[in-house]
Amino acid sequence: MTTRRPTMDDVAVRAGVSRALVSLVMRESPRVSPARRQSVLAAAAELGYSPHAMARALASRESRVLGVLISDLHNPYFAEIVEGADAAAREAGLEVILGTGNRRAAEERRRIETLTSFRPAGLILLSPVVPAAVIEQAATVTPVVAVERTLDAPGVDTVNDDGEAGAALVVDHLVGLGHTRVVHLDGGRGAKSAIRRRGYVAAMHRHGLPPRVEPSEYTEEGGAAAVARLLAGGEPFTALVGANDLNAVGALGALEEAGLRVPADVSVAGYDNTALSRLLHVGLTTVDQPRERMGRLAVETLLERLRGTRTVPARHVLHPSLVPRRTTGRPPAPDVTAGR
Amino acid sequence: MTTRRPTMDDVAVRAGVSRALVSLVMRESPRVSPARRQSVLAAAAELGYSPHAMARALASRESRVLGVLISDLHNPYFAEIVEGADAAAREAGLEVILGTGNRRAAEERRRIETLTSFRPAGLILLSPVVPAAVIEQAATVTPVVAVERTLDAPGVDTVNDDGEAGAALVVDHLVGLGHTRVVHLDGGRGAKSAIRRRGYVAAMHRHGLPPRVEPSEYTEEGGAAAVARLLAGGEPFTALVGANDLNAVGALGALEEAGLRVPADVSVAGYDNTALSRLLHVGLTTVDQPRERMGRLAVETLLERLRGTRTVPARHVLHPSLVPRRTTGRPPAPDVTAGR
DNA sequence: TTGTAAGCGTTATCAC
DNA sequence: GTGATAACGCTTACAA
Repeated sequence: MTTRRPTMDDVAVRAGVSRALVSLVMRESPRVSPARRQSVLAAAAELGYSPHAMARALASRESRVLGVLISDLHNPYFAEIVEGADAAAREAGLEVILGTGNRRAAEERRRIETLTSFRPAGLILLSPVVPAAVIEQAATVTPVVAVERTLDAPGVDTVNDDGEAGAALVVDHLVGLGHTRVVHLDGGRGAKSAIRRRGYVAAMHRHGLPPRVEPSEYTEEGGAAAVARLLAGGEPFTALVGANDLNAVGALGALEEAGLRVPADVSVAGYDNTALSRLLHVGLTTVDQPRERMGRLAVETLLERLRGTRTVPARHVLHPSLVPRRTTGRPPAPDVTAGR
Repeated sequence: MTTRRPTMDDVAVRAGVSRALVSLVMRESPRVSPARRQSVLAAAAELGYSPHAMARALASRESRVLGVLISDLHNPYFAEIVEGADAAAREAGLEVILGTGNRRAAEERRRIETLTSFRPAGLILLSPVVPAAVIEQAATVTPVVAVERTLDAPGVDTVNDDGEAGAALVVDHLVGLGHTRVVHLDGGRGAKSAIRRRGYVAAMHRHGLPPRVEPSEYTEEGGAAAVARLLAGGEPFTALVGANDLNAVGALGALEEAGLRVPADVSVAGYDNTALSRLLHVGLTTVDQPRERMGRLAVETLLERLRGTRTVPARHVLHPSLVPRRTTGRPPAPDVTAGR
């Protein structure tokens, strides 16, 4: 079945031309006579020839491939970033190859090596978990753009969403609805959680309201547990800012179980605008990052490096937007404690 | 930043040996003196040398890479299959590179070409949407295993889960609980839907019960709409077999909205055991496919072809298992219509 | 417009 | 053990 594949020489012989001419035809050079072009194409078709990407890269000493590392295939979050990157890459004539390390540093490191061993034109790392040193190392070999990971390495460009602004968006939304007792469920050791917490705290201060952070996790269980603790503590609150959508859904479940209505009694917001938040019977108010644009931007940033248009590190920060749905509304009663 | 990368020659010069020796060291050949090996390794480290995968593949005329096409990055379903394939590939000394076509035939076709242009040792296609001819064509060039896609091409191996058995599992479970009025929400044009429907119908017949298929879709909205129609029709039913988890969740929502309790009034089951079904406040009874094993099996199947151990097409069919959760239970009242 | 020949960075086959 | 030298399949000046 898998016999020897035809090479350019085979095509050349069959078409009765030189290999160089076949090469020109394959690369769609305009300076080939239509007649020759036809016969070469015909010969190629008959033989089932298709160019050998590796040999091509080797000979031309330039790569047409873009390596993209997805930290976690389980997270559909990255799919849209890849789509954006994919589209931009195609427009630039680059082919994307993907790798994944399942959010494990050792595997991810191996994948980065695999990807770079193909001598790609560049590397885009989506939310990588490897130490900064590994990324910097890769950057000495090929342009690297880190997406959704802050990094101050001078050789590495970054594209991030503004998690601080996103958290503020939620707080503003809730305060605008009349809430004053807004609790933030913290994401713990997650990379983004510190930033989101900071945004929450700053926004609360800006509104002259006391911030209240309850430790939690980026999981459903974490959200549920945090709400259980809050309820047990007897502390009053009318709105919850979840660490992410999953966490917020956990909170939702715990509130329901406690007999509280959302948003009549308590408003809940998430973060990430995942498919989960969009579910009809969830309808979670959340924050959306411009994911596709982030993917495109990552490629564009890479191209600038490739073209030498820019040599200083790029630090792109994109603005998220609020997606109001059904889990947020006015607080249950006029809150007279405000301003005290 | 991106200066010329050191080559084997550079390392050889620095270590004061021939290029061939460096090659041997890089490939961990045992017939190199420890002293030489050390100096070569040292030189390589100092230079930051790492082998050029493409040149290597070209020269050795054998590929160490395995191309994996993921039809849809949005679907975490594939993540586990990839993990299984990944692990098996690593054990076999293969590197995995991924491609995705976003479930669009044209893109997918391009990706298959990209992947094959790297002359991989083999190709694994996860639920591909391209026409069979494209897959068969690829198979003339490199061994191909199609996963989650039935195909009778002699050159292509397949790995599938037994959707018929899976649907039967659900029916058996429900009938075992005492249900007799079990309705199947059909997945429409989805590849797997015909098989699941067949399994449902066969199982119902086996139990001497009348099958009832309501057209629907692999979406939440589809599930909700189907239930709305069913309810409006006034037809009695006590259990619903969803086309997939998303569809079942839609059904869940519509039932709740109609004031029906799950599973007290109606039992609902899904299919796929997605993260969604595992959510605490969903707790959907569903069917799980051995995804990781499917990934491993795909690689093993490929290896058989590579080693020439097998030349006839493999048709692996794996058995799914039932995951009972909270959305299924006994029917509301002893159903006296049974056996009539 | 087409052909010739010299690489590209490896591996592999031999002699030494 | 070690080191020339010829592939591998292609691109790319440079000639013709």
